[in-house]
Amino acid sequence: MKESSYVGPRSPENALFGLLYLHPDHGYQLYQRLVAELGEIWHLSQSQTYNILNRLEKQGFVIGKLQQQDKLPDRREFHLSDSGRLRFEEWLNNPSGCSIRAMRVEFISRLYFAHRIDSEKVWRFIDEQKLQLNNGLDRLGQTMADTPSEQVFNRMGLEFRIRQLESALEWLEDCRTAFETDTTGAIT
Amino acid sequence: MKESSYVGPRSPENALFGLLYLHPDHGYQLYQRLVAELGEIWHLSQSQTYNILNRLEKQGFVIGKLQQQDKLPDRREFHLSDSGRLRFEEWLNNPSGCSIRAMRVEFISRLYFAHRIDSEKVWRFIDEQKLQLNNGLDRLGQTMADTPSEQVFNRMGLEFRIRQLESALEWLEDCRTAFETDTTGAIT
DNA sequence: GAGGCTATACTCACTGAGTGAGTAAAATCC
DNA sequence: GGATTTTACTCACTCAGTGAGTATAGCCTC
Repeated sequence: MKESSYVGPRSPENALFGLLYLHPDHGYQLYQRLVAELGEIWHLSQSQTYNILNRLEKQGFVIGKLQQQDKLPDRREFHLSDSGRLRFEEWLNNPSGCSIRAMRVEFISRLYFAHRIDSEKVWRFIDEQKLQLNNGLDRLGQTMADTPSEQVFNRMGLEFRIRQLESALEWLEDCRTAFETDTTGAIT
Repeated sequence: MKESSYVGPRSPENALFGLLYLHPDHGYQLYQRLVAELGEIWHLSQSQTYNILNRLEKQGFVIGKLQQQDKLPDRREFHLSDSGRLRFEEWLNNPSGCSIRAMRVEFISRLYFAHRIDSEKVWRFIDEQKLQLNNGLDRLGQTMADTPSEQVFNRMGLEFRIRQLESALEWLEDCRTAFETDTTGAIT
């Protein structure tokens, strides 16, 4: 038996953590909420939702309680354990990676939860993410400079990433102003 | 025992298929080539390379032959089987998906192999990929139109993807002109 | 009121992605 | 001549994601 020092992407669990942070729920309903609220962002299947939930329970991040119902099937309501809540807050409060995928999926999710939990965080998240992207751009520029011109396609890949990150930065700007007009303007 | 009808992303195998298509090789060297040629595009580890190679052999897409060496460790040279070659050509000659990841990883790899195998294909690939992206944009626009304005964050995700795809389209244009000046200009 | 469909609620077995440690001998460097 | 690097590959693991299956209740239709 190994010690299991695996630290992978572990991304989709955070969506579930977040929804359970907002309020406890059972798998079926949780999946419905995920689709309704963040369905364009996370593309989980129902069975994957259950898979993750079961894993998180084994790992002690969520706790499930069986609820009997007279007519409908039994269900298990999950809520976050302390370690689960900690995990989520850790993920929530630290900037996402500077990949496009991280921006599209993780960052936007973090904005969603920030907006629901403590909307003041939104500004900090956006500004920190800008820094993150700028750092990423600097590193990519450096890598580009270190990549000899014979490696045409490696350079193409780098160029592509740089362009995409620049475009993401612009989007971040617009995102900020959108939130600004949203909060000064009207009903949230 | 199930029938195993799984069809997943199956992406990284195509990089290996391509390199083996160019010429047969053993795992160690293949990994070196991958890093040197497409290291900024595919981020495989050495062990993952071997993993995939072994799987592909079990599935009959590549064939390995043991080569004894007097001093250095034995190695196994792999070449594509007919089904492997078919698989690769299938992947190579059909447009990549219209996600950013597909553009960055799969499309650029396909350009790399096209450039090495039959450089005339490059033009077709670029033009077909433009179509692909435009179709994707249309679908996203439609989804956006179908997404009620309450779903703020779903809309944010869609908006982000649209912007990124538009930026990718611009890159495709520039990519085309870069290839044009490359071929009219000078030494390939 | 019988037959079919949809909603509720979840399980299970699988393939593939990706990690990280380990093995072992030759070559090379200091 | 001792330490490190290079060559060459294995193995056991965790997590991502799929797709089929289970079983009952409610609803709609003819």
